[in-house]
This record gives sequence, structure tokens and C-alpha cells, in this order.
Amino acid sequence: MWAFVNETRATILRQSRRFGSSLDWERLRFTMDEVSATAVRTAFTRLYRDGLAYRTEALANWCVGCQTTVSDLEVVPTPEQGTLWTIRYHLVDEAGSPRPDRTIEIATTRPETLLGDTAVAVHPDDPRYAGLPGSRVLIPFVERIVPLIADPAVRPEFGTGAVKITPAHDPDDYATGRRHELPMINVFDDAGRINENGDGYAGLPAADARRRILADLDALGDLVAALPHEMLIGRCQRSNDIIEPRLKTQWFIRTKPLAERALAATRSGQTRILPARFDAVWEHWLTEIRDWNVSRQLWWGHRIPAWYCTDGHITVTDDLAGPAACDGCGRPRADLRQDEDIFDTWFSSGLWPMSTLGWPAQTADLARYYPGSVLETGYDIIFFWVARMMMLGIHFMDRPPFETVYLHGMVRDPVGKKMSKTTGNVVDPLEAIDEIGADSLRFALINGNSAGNDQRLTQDRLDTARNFGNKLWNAARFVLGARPATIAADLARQAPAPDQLGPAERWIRSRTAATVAAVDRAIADFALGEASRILYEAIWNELCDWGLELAKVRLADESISTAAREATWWTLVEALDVNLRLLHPFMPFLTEAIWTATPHAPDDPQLLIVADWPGAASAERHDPRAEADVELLIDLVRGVRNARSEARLEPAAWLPLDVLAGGQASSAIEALRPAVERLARARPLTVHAERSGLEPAQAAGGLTVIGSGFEAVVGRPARSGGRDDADGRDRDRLERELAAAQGLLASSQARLANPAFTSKAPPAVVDGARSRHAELAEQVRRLEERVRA
RNA sequence: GGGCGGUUAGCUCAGUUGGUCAGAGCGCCUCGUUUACACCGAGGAAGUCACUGGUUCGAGUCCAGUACCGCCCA
Repeated sequence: MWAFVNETRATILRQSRRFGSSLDWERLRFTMDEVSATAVRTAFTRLYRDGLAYRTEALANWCVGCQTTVSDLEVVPTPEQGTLWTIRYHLVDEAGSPRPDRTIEIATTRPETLLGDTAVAVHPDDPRYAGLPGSRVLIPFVERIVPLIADPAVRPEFGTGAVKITPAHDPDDYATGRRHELPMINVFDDAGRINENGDGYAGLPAADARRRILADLDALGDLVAALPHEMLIGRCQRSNDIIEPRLKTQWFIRTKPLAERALAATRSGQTRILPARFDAVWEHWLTEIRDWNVSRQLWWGHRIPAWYCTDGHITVTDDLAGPAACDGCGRPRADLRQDEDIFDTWFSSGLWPMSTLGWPAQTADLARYYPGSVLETGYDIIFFWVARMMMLGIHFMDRPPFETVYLHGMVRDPVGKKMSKTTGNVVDPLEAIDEIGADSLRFALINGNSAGNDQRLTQDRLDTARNFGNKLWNAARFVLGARPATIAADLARQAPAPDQLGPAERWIRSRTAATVAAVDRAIADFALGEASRILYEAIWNELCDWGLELAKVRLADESISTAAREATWWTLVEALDVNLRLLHPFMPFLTEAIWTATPHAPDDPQLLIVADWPGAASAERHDPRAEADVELLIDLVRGVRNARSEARLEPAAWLPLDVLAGGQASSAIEALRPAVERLARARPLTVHAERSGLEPAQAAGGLTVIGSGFEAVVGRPARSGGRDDADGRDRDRLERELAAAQGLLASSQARLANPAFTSKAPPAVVDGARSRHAELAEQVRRLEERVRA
């Protein structure tokens, strides 16, 4: 057994390590460790003394395959096609003799259990059976005379409306039996065969007994009908064997008082469950909770520390050496017999938040780390584990074990099926990591996901994550390789000189600060998928697509000062540094590797994993002006690229660009002139303050680009003549743009024309709509002009 | 039977206080080997946000109901 444990443990640890789990490995624990044994014994002993653990004979779920009882949670109701038999029972007279003329037909799906019948029941208001309750019925074969009772739990519409009652083998019948104080007769043995109470059928497996009994009933003429019947069969979650409810003497935990405190903790907010919708599940389950059967007839586990003497006294002790004598009569240890059973594994698991910290000893660890802040686990384990940790933690520590319970969904296979070893659709983490890397697997799992929802793990997702890692790696390679020769390779990271920053640099810093704020907010909300998406976009679409491209222009610009080029580079290093810190929890290996190669500030640690999280300092870098300037550049560049592409002009050609722009737009373009030139492949670039400046280029057949705050004309290549259809395509493009803009303008018009909108909507929204409207109107005007020209 | 979740572009999925929210990745179409990256770059096409009604100036987003899929509990 320990060999198996060690092997499994090694696998789990290897997976965790390779997956990059950042854990305190010194605190590694296994529920069978000795520390845990003490905790288990102590907990049980205290529960017993508090009257919360008791031993009784009650109906338990018996798994023939596993040879143990299991908890209600481990019984899976499975729809199966069965048969509903109608059987005729004979009533008896006062002398106990059967009366052939008086019979009652009962319906059952399990005829073999009639050997354990101790009553027949009908609904008290069922007119068909009026007057019958109080009479007596003969159970065939075992020749037992049992009462015919009335009980409101009987469903008149089921079968004949009369049912046999087998309290030892059915939960409903058990309840009925308790209400009517019926005898409970167990007719099965541990192997699922009929026992000595089954008279002539003793020794037969249940299925055989059923066949024999049906045949015998038929021979007597008392098998009335057999109809197909869809029913729920309880099957063992572990072995899939049919669960046989049986009477067993077991230890139970009285859960009501424990559950109440667990509920109080979530209701008061002392512990919060995320996503909040699981509150309802939690409430329902803990409200309806039944006592917890903790006895298991397995040989591997924590043995129940209860001893019995021949008089039936019970001695429970947390002393690992066992009791010295019987608590009840003082009989010596030698006369005591320890309970054969062990505890349900969830009993020791339920103590986890305490036992791992040394409880019951009042250790420093316990004082320091209990309660923990967040428990993160799958929603399928809320009852099994979360509820038990909460109940036991609160009972023993007076405080719930965690402040937040964060529940995630299941990872499913590409077609949405639950991964299972028997289906063979499991993704082996180690294989996936070998193939694609731990960071990719981590990122894929986090990225496409929202809280508490299941997700499919597909190759696409893994590829996307890997490509992202590759993108970042190459971006970092570029940044590190672009270091100006004037900066020593081993120089400590320094902030870029503020007076050397251009709009592009200020834009990067501003956007990076925004990323920090957005990621912080998402993480605070436990929106981890959202956080990863923010980083994906920030790194790929902002830093790489524009930040690096803009920086390239300056870094290569010999006409600006060395100090300016250095500032640009330090800006990139800073942006990289911040993004690496933010991304580290998601992709620890890659970010650590890159960061190691990146210049560090003097007070930085050696490793990223212990480096500070980007803080408030970055928030001060918010720069609306720079953002507006670069947004204008992006609009302009995109517009030009679009026009050129739609007209199918030679991509590599350098074409003249005339831009009409005033005020801030004009100075933004001037400040970013080399960038606009290079990114729009525009040369010469001329900025005009007057509309007439565009006329020559337009007259020469240039492509018009209209954006918000500017209008531009891309010069046509000189040699385009003959069968070139660029004119037509360009006109098509402008007409499409015009149609789209007119559509937007019309709806904007309609909205503003509605007095209810202008009077009731918040002023900020109305103002926004108005300026948007003005912008659209301006664009439409310009487009119309061009289309008509 | 009760409860919950889902239904958004061909596919897989985001969209957290109702107002630039109609998005992303992949796929698809057209280009492209400008010294970070073809695991890439530029451009493009593509959705009556399941359906019906309601609340609201305004609904993918809130409410009610319906249909289908899935899960949990009995």
C-alpha cells in the first residue's frame, strides 16, 4: 500500500512542480501522516464527548464490490430500465389463517426483498383500500404475518397504490418502519446473498433469488403482472456496483449543529463563496443535510478509536496507545475490542486546514496561518470537502478555515466530455507540458475561462497560449538586443529621463499604467481569465504592435540625441519589466527566464518570483495627451494602410501623403513624423493647415482617408496607368465607408432627436452622443465631398 | 419534482454594476521574406447576441415566460 502511495505521491508532486506550482514544499502533508492521525483521534474523541458522534444501527449504503458502506454523496442515482411487478398477498383472519377470498395486490420493483417485509402499506385516504388498514397480511415463503398499515408517504398513483414495506433495505421503507415501529429484518449478507432469514432462498445471490421467487409466486398464481418500469438505481460512484441499503451498526456525526454554524459563517460574510451563485447550492445542501456516516469497512485508513467491552460499553479515546480500561465497567484493556472500521477519508480531509498546521497542538503555525485566506477548488467538491472543512474547522477552531472559497469549473475534453481515465480522454499534464510547456498549459487553462464555468481544453487554446509565449519571448529578444551602444550591458535599470520622452514613450508608460490598474482590478475580483486577457492584449496589441514599432523608429533615428534614444530604450525596458511582473503568475517560467536577462533596478531581488508587484507609482504615468496623440497616429496609419490595401497598391512603395490637420492633431503628427512616415510608408509627408493643401493630390487621383480630426490623401504611384482599376476600387471603398457612416449618423440623429433621451439620460452620455454626432456629421460631409468629386 | 448554468461570427468562447459592447482566438479571403517574431506582419469578409413579451429615453446586459443542451439536488 505504501508503495502505491509513494508512487502516486511522487507523480502528483512531479506534476505540481513541473506545472510551476509555487508552494511551500516543506509543509507537504499526507492525510495518513502521523500528525494527521493525532488530529483525527482528537477530533473524533471531542465530537464523541460533545455528543456529536454516536454509534447506532441504521440504514447504510452498502457496496458489495467495495465491501464497505459509503456516504449518501457517493451513491449515484442511475436511470435504468427495470420491471414493476404486481404481487398478490393474502390477508389472514383473526386466527392467522390465509383467506383465499381476501387479497391485496402490491407493486414492487424488488420482489426478492419480500423475504424481509414487515408490513404492507396504503395511503390513508385511498378509497380502494378503505377499511383495510388494521388487517393482517401473510408474507409468502417466510410465512410471516405482518400488519397492513396506512401511511401518507405511500403514493396512491404508483402501481396498485399498495406497497410492501422492507425497512431493512429501502430508505423510504426504513422511515416508514421507524414511524410505525416495525421490525427490521435484514435478508442479505455482505456478499449480496440471501442470508439465513431468507429460509429456503438462503445462499442465493440476489438476482437468482429474484428469479426463483418470481417463479414460485407464479406457480402459486400470485404473480399478477410484470410491466417495464423506468427507475433510478443507486450505484457506487467508485465501483459502479449497485448499492444495497442495509442495516449496519455505524458511527455517525450529528451534522445539524455543525451545518448551522457553517451556514452562519457564509450568511454573515465571514466566509464568502465565489461565484456567489453557489451560495444557493451551499444553503440547500447544508439545510437538508443528514447525519454523516463515517464508518468504512476498508482496511486502509485511520482506524476508529472506539473500543467495546463484552457488556457493550463504549470507550473512545484520543490516546494513541488506546484505553487502559473500559470507561463503563473498568474491564481491563485485554477484554476490550477495538472497532474494526476506519474513518471515511473525508473525515481526515475535513480536518486538513488544521491538521496540516499541527492541530491539536497550539502551534505557532496554527496561530499564524489559520484561518487561511482563499480556498480554491472545483465546484464538484463543495459538499465532499469544502462543507466538511467548514463544519469541522468552525467546530474546533471557532472560526471558519477560509475567508474566501473560490470555485472553478471542470476542465473537459475538446468535445465537452468530462475527462475520465476509463474514457481515455484525459490530458496528462506531464505530456502536455513536454509538448507545449507548462506556461502554455497554465495560460490556456486560465485564459479562456470565466469563474465557475466548465471549459474545454483544446489544441487551439494551447497553440494560442504557446504563440503568445513565443511572441513575448521574441519581443523581449528585440528589446534586449536593441540596447543603444551607449548603455553598458550590465547597467542597472533606470527610469527613462522624463525630459527626453516623446509622445510614443509617454504613451507606452500611460498604457502600461492602465494595464497595471486593469489587471489589479481583475485579480481583486477573482476574474483571472479576464486578467490574462488584459495582459494578452496589452502585450500583443499595444506593446508589440505599436510600442515596439514606434520605438524602432526612434532607436534608429540618428538625428535625435543619444539621450533621447536612451530614454526610448529605458522606456521599453520598463514596460517589459512591468508586464513581466504582471504576467508572472500566469506564465512563471517564461517570465522568470526573460526577467533574469533584463536589467534590474538596484533594489530588485535576484528572481522575479519574489519581486514586487507593480504598484501605485505606475498610476501616476497616466497621460491622456500622449494617448490621444498616439491614437491619432494609429488611426492615420491604419487609414492609409487600409486605403492602399483596398486599392491594391504596391505594399512596398513609398507614396506621398498629404494630411489636413489642425491644432493638436497637427502637432501630434509633427511630433511623431518619422513614425508616421515609416509605419504608413509615406514619403514625403506634408501636413497642411488649409483644405486647399489637399487639392493638388486629390486632383491627381490620390486616395482619400478620412478619420476623426484629420483628412489625408495618399498619392498614387506615378506609373499606374493602363488597365489599373485602382480608381474604381478606391471609389468603392469610399462609398462603403460613406454608407456605413451615414447609417451611424442616422441612428445618432434619431437618438438625439428624441426629447426623452436628452432630458432623461445623464448629461455625460448626452454630451458624448452629441460630440460623436458632430464627428460623424463631419466625416459624412467629407466622404460625400470625395464621392461626388 | 426542485435548483443552477448555458444558448453571442463557420468553430471554441469572453462580455462584473443597462449608454463606443457587438468582441477575442482559431478558421476563412487578399497581400507581404522592411534586421524581434511566418508559433509572424498588413488589410478584409463574417453575428436579428436562442425565441416571445415586458421595464426603460436606451437591453446581449434587468424582469417574466417558452424551447433546446448540460449540471446539481431529491
